[in-house]
Amino acid sequence: MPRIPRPVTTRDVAARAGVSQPTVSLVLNGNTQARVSEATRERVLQAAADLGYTPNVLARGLVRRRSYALGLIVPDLRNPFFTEVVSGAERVAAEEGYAVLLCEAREVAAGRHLETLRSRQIDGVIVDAIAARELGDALGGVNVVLVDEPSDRWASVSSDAAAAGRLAAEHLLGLGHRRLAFVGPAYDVHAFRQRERGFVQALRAAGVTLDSAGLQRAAPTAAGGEAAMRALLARRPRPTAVFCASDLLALGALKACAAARLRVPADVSVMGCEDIEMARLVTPELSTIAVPARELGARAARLLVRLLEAEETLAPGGRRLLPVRLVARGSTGPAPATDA
Amino acid sequence: MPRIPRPVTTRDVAARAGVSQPTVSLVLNGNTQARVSEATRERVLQAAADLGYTPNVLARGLVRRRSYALGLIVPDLRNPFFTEVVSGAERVAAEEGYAVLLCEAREVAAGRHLETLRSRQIDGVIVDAIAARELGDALGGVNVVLVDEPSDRWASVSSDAAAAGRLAAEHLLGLGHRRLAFVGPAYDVHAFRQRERGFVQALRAAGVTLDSAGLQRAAPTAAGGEAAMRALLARRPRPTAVFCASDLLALGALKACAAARLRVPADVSVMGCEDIEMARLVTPELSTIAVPARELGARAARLLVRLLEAEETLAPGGRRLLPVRLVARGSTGPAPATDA
DNA sequence: TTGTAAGCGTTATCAG
DNA sequence: CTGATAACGCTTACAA
Repeated sequence: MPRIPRPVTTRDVAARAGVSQPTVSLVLNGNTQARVSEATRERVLQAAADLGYTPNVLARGLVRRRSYALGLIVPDLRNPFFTEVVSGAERVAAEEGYAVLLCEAREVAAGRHLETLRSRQIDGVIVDAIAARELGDALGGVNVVLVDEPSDRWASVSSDAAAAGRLAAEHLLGLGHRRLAFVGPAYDVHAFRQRERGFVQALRAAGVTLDSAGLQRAAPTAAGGEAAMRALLARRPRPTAVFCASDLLALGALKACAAARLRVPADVSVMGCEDIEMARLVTPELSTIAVPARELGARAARLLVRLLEAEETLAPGGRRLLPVRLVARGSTGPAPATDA
Repeated sequence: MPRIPRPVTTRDVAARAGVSQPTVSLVLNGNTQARVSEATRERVLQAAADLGYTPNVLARGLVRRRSYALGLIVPDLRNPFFTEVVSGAERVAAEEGYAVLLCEAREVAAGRHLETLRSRQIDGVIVDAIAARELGDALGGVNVVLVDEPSDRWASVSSDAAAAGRLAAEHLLGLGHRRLAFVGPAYDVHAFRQRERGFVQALRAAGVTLDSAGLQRAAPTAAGGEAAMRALLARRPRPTAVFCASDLLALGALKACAAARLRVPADVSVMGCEDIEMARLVTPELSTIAVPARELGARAARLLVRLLEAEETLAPGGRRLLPVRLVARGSTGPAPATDA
């Protein structure tokens, strides 16, 4: 591995082109178009190419007071939903010339991450709902876009979580189910609350009620979903259909069904929410409500960048909600004719 | 959202503490211990606390010629294996005071990413095997640690891929299988080649051979695995066990079996490699070879940081290979007694 | 023990 | 049109 040489600077380029250093800067930024003669322009560009000049974005950032870097705080990369958000945000950021500083608030606290992001002069930060909750007021003094967590203090990008719940309810009701249950994560974040509310309200509108035992809270993992489903399956009469507020929970629920030797969907229907890739990899394939995770990330980044460039301060709250849609697959079917 | 105020600098702190600006720097870095009196030290720290001083890492980087940032280039975040690598690397980096600039080389080319990383003066970069292949010589002039791609030019951290193949072979042979097949991604990267070689060699040692039709190449996705498995299932006699070089491929293979109404493992055994979380979420659970992805990422980051701090240049090639281990679950079973 | 001076690689504001 | 000159916020000699 070769020792790293001192990088070439605008000064080096200037020397080779026989111009002053600031002139190089002018040419290379090309911002004020015709301010430099074609001849020197050529010479500078040639010199830069010869030397293999690479601009030092950090130095630029120091004087411009902009780092052209975005922070991205997510609670847990193991959840494919967040991964998609990250992917979407990263793509847009890269296209717009921003770097993404990734922070996973799993083993290192979100607050500490925010601190290091601050010290790196990030221009703004994209924060997931769960991390946002943990951070609270600590977000002051940064440009923030929240994902799936509307707020009256900060800008945000959200999906139509209530519609997700409603669509799930309508799908299951349409299949003739009347004994329903819900499994949600034990997190108090907006998207999950809304998925639950949308579901419950749509049921109520159809004259179906959920008692408290039909509303299970679980750890936001497959294992959590499995445990919650086990509890539901122990009930008599057992529910004929279950809506899980996330696909990970639903996948766990499917496992619980398999363990209990119940056929899906013949004995129980199971629905998820999010439509992560994994939903199509299980058998039967998981019926779910598609939430545009990657698009959420992309929009969050776009919103942040756009307002950063406009030098506006970000207006808090509610842009348009991104639509969700029903994806009916194999894990839901008609309610069983006979009772359990 | 409040307008962002000008951040407080060492100069501000100095003014408030009634000392010179460099003194503040000395105190706050605490590098040369006793060079500053306890009294002023106190005053400075107090002033910094009062003002809520946050150091500007970028400015520090400019003079130290170090950005304390690492680049991380992965081919595709949708693959949970890479996500784990990212997670591990990010954790270690954060603990060591380094930021991670995440780059996904899916829609933006790896080369472009490397260019922007360069312009941000990253101290080093962690590159996955697939991205490394795409980059090739472009990696010159940066400190590099490759993941799962041994190289005589750059440092690397790898798992014992040959052992993975061997363990898979031994497991399946031990279950009595003699008609075996292999599905690998159509990538020419070291880890996958080795998984294949280890597998084939262990079979050969047991007197079992694979003809070319028993060696399928596929896109490195679940869909690819599904297609490859379909092809294998069309053969007569059909293989009784299939080893897929990645779990994603294996999950696709399971789908193909389900579609063909074959029972796993009664009719066919399927094995994966990597042990991503999803492997436990399908029914039957996927037998696989566990590869410590998170540990790979963590070690890559640790290696990079350690050598960066030692200001050594990174020695190329082979550190110890991280061990892999067999995880026998439900998707593999005894070879069927009757032939297909 | 502390302050002064210089410089990291840029950009921005001026005169020439 | 171009070249000095002064920042940006910090670290690191060196001088006081």
